[in-house]
Amino acid sequence: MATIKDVAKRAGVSMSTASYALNGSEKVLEKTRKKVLKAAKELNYTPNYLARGLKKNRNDLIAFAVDEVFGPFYDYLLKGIQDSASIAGYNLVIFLENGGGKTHVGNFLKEHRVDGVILMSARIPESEIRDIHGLNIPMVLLNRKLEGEDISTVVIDNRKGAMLAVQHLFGLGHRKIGFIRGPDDSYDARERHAGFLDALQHFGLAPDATSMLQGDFTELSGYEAMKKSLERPGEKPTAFFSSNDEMLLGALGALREKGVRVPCDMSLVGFDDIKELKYIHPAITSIRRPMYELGSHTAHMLLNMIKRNVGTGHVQLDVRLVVRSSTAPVASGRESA
Amino acid sequence: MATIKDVAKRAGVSMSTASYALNGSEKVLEKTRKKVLKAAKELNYTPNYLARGLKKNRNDLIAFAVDEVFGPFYDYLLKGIQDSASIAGYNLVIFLENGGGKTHVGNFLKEHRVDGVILMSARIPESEIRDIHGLNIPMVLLNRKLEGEDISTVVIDNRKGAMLAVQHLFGLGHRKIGFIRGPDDSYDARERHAGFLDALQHFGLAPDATSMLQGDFTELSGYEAMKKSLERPGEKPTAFFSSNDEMLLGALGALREKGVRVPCDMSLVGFDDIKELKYIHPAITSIRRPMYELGSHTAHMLLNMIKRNVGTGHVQLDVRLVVRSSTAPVASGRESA
DNA sequence: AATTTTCAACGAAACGTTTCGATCCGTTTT
DNA sequence: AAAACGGATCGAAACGTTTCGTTGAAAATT
Repeated sequence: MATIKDVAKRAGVSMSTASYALNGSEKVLEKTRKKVLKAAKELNYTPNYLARGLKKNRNDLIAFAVDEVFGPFYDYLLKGIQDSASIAGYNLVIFLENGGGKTHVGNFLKEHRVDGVILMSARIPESEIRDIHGLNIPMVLLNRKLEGEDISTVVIDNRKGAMLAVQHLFGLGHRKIGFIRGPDDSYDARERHAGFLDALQHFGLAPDATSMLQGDFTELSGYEAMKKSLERPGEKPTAFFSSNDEMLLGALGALREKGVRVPCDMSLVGFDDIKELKYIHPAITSIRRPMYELGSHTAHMLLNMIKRNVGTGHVQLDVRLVVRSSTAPVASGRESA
Repeated sequence: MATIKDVAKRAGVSMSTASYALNGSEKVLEKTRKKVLKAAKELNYTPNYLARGLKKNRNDLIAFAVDEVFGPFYDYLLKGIQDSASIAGYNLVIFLENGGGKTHVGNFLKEHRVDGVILMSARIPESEIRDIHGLNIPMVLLNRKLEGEDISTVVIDNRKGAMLAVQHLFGLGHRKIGFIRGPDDSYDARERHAGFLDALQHFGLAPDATSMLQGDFTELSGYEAMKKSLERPGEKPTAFFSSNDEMLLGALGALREKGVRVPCDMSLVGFDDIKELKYIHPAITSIRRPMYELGSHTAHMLLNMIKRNVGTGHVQLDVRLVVRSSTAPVASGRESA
């Protein structure tokens, strides 16, 4: 590997001049620059980023931490981040956190001098986030929030999503609407839950404890929650809204087993609009999040913090309802007063 | 950030002794090591990998290049790689290649001194692979091969997959079996095609040009190929084998539109066993690849090359048939002689 | 013509490590 | 008791950059 020393020698200048020339400083004569650039090309020179990083104390590297279970369609989010980062000349290091003890990303940040970090993983404990924040590395939280610290965040409007879902069901005549909750350690889950309760209140509906199911965002948990619910006596809701799509798929399985027909006996609305939904019969109505934009907004915000020293900020992106065939007007005669 | 100099000063030793102590060299007295470690802990010292990398000319970094369209279930593959890498103390830098001009990974490799690289992206042109190989960085090709160069590869047994699919259909009585080809620039697609032809021959079946459809691995291409095929006159196959699942899903859509019932009128076998398959009605029979193992084998091979200087090697992993409800015995009366 | 100014190019220090020899001191050998 | 040895510690160079302060020569000013 050719070093800048070799380039300088070949061009007949000093190392420092070579460095200035290569970095486009105006201090150097155009003629000299040409010479240096020519020599660099001939030697196939590429700067050693380790050395440069050591000197300049930056790395052109952005870290991105996500949960190991990365899920179907986060591709777009990743692409949104990567596109923005790479246009700005930054590389992306991705960490899949498995939630066991200490985090990969934390270690990396301490050892390598990374220029910025995006945390999305719900598995990174708050204490670790505070630690990382203490390293003074520009940081954006994606799909999470952390009280009491001045950290940039990018989230989607989970509450509005819940509102849209309930509104849609209400418009179809549903008055008894059940909910499948996600795990409380997830920011998304908490917001969607709160949004659901708000929406009920807004439409003058009473929350009903027996039709609040608890899951953990996995398909299995949705299946089991719904199964147990169906086995309990008492009047059933005419519709369910689920905090995410995976649980809804599980619930759908349980409904099928019991012979409950969707959408005639039961309407269903999910959240996330994962890809699978349209292959299912019936295709599932869900709340769609703008994944690519989520990624690119996040990266932009981070890059502004890194390059232009912009302070912390908060972005909330909109969601929309995608209506498919898992929702229908409530069956006449079953509608509550 | 505390440096090793600070640690040395606090421990009352020289920098070199501190370095030896921290790196577990036997040259240093146990008592001294204790002192140094204590000082390091008190100062919350972490080594600067840029400086270390500069000196030792390594980085503890592995690059992984994949296609931007990363697809549903490559999660497991990624996890396989990441697990192995992180156990060995390496970090993973992931590049999503978008196929436009020069590659992200190529640039990164030249600038940062990465210890090893895994290339999976089908979008990296062969010339670029040769370039990268020329950098003398340990390298493994995943799901690709490159003739004429001594490069390690990890692939799955695509031909066997095709054979299993045909064997299954043959066993159900199918004698006229169609094929949906993938794009010829994909190694997987070429192998599966070759495997399909081999299998036909093995069972004494004649390939039939009119039932060989061409797609490009996308769902849309499968839809269009099948649609066109159905509009052509002539006897139809009783079964189709598709080079990947996405195209099969598209084809299924076309069949539905024309009222062809699966599996009674037409049996279908896909390849990859993507997650969506089990949500579809009918659930699709497919060839499953061991994704996690694919990832972990690849990482292990690379790490052996890096750490133990092991030479190039080639691994081929097995596949298996997952039978679901898209395949059925050929309808009596329709079976060809 | 002598002095100052300008500006391209240079030399050397610095970033934080690792590591090769050198040094020092206590122990063994003669 | 002197010499040789061994082992722990140290000093300094090196990795490949960037960048500050300096140099030297040409250009501008007097």
